[in-house]
Amino acid sequence: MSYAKRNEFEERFEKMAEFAKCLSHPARIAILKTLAERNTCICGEIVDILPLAQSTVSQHLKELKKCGLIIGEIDGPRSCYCINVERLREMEKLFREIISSLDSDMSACSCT
Amino acid sequence: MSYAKRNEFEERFEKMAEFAKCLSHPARIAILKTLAERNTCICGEIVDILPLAQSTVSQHLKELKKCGLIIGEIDGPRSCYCINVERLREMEKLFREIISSLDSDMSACSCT
DNA sequence: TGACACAATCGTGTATTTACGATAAACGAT
DNA sequence: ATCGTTTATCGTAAATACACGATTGTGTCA
Repeated sequence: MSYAKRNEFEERFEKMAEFAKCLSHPARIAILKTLAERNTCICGEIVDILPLAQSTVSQHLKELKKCGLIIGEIDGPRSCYCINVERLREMEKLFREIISSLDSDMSACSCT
Repeated sequence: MSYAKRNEFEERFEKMAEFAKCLSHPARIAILKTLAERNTCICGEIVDILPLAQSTVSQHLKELKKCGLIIGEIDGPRSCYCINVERLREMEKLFREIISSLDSDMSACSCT
């Protein structure tokens, strides 16, 4: 964004928003699911499974890697990906914390 | 998108991605937090709190409303928003389910 | 070394998102 | 009826996101 005002939110919110953005495309969730199912960390197989071109899948993998949810290893001519468990748990924790803090803040809402 | 291939993902993933997209901006998380804190469902106050223009906040509110996480009531000249608790719980449940299904699928990853 | 397979990156086009100011609409109060 | 307040919407500009094909790079194997 070219606008000035951003980056002025609570850090936790920024962080959560980043994770959320990473999950904001079904292909990326499908990739995570696939990686979780096969503890063998496949890669090109993902292209076969998803209804997307190879280059597009590669882009999604890159984003998942950028936000740390997956790890990529180069194994010969092929790339091997797997889930970054610690990072996943971090995300899980952050989501749980923030959502449950919403819950505990809420009492009866006067609108409904 | 003008491309054909989308909408071919598991429905749960589509749904989760939608929620995630909704949370993919810190301003929207901040709005949810604010609404949760004040069970009085303010509105213009949000504009004062967030470092964003009124029209921008209105846009974010619209998106939150679109995905069902908040409810808006018109109260005279001002609008009154509050969290849609059921929907929030629905999201919470979906996230928990999908993430924990990742957890249970995973065993030791051969990459790490 | 050359050919093949796989995956990353480049280039490109289009849609969406994010932001803002300006304007319009809705209502209460004077 | 008019004015002021509040909020939604419009118009616009710039940045991102998403998709693809084409190309490049890397490594294996013949």
